[in-house]
Amino acid sequence: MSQGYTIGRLSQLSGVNLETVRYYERIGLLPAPQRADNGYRRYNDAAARRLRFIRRGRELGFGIEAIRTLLQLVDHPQQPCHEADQLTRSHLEDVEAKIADLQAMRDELIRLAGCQSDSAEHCRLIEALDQGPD
Amino acid sequence: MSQGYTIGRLSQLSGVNLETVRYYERIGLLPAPQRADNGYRRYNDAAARRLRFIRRGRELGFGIEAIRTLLQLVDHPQQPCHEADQLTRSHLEDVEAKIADLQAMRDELIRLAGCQSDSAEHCRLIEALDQGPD
DNA sequence: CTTGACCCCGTAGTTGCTACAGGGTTTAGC
DNA sequence: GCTAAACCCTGTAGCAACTACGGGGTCAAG
Repeated sequence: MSQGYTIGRLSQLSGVNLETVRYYERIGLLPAPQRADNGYRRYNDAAARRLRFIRRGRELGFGIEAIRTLLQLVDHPQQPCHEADQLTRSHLEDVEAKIADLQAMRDELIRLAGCQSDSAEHCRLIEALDQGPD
Repeated sequence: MSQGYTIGRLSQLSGVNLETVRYYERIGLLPAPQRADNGYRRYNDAAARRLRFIRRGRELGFGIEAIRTLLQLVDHPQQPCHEADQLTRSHLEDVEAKIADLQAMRDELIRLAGCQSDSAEHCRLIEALDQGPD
């Protein structure tokens, strides 16, 4: 057996689902690796690093296209990071908006939960949906 | 012109996108309405109420299947609302978990935003993704 | 009588995976 | 040497919940 990792091993090392690794390759996020004689993909440490980079970006909620941009910055480390910072700020705004939305949902759900009416007609939730505001 | 609303009017009244109305009909969430002689859909107030119900449910973050269940309770108002309350509580848990996830993202993004390095190599975000934890 | 705004249907695209189906290969144990 | 499990391959279809076509028919105003 030659050097490097199989896709399964890479999946373990990076914490990215094996099918997802192939998916990233298909969409051009992860470069296609070399192949062993039997056709199996052979990855090296650089690939593992890149994949962990992608995973961390996803965990921070960045979209695939944002990560593609960030990877280009990794590949051209001389460029200023203004673009990365723009992505971060704009994503931060999105995240904060989503938090606000969800908090409003949560408050409303708390208000509506715990109903024990024995007829749906007078259920707090059903009433709110049926005759609610707007 | 007979009575009732066209799909476009219903869309305005309910605040639901016109294409989405047809989609709800296709998946059986909104009953198929009567048709006028020209084949156009004709809605009544009951349909408008039902659609607003669906919209409010979606705004609270309920999934389509949950709303399907809630609509059945509307149609059988004698049943106790235990099931609705179960849906509410379980959905509330999901929402709270999502809020927690997003807050963790937000904190991290705030930490990483505002970088003004003139080389991506030393960009706070890029570094965090490249050499971060895990 | 034409122009624009509306309606119809069916299908494909979106995001980011995940899950097959239907194969081939390798490895560990006997 | 053989078999069974565990791995790998490709390509395609499914998920949620829409949204956006494409290619047509209809209707109301000027």
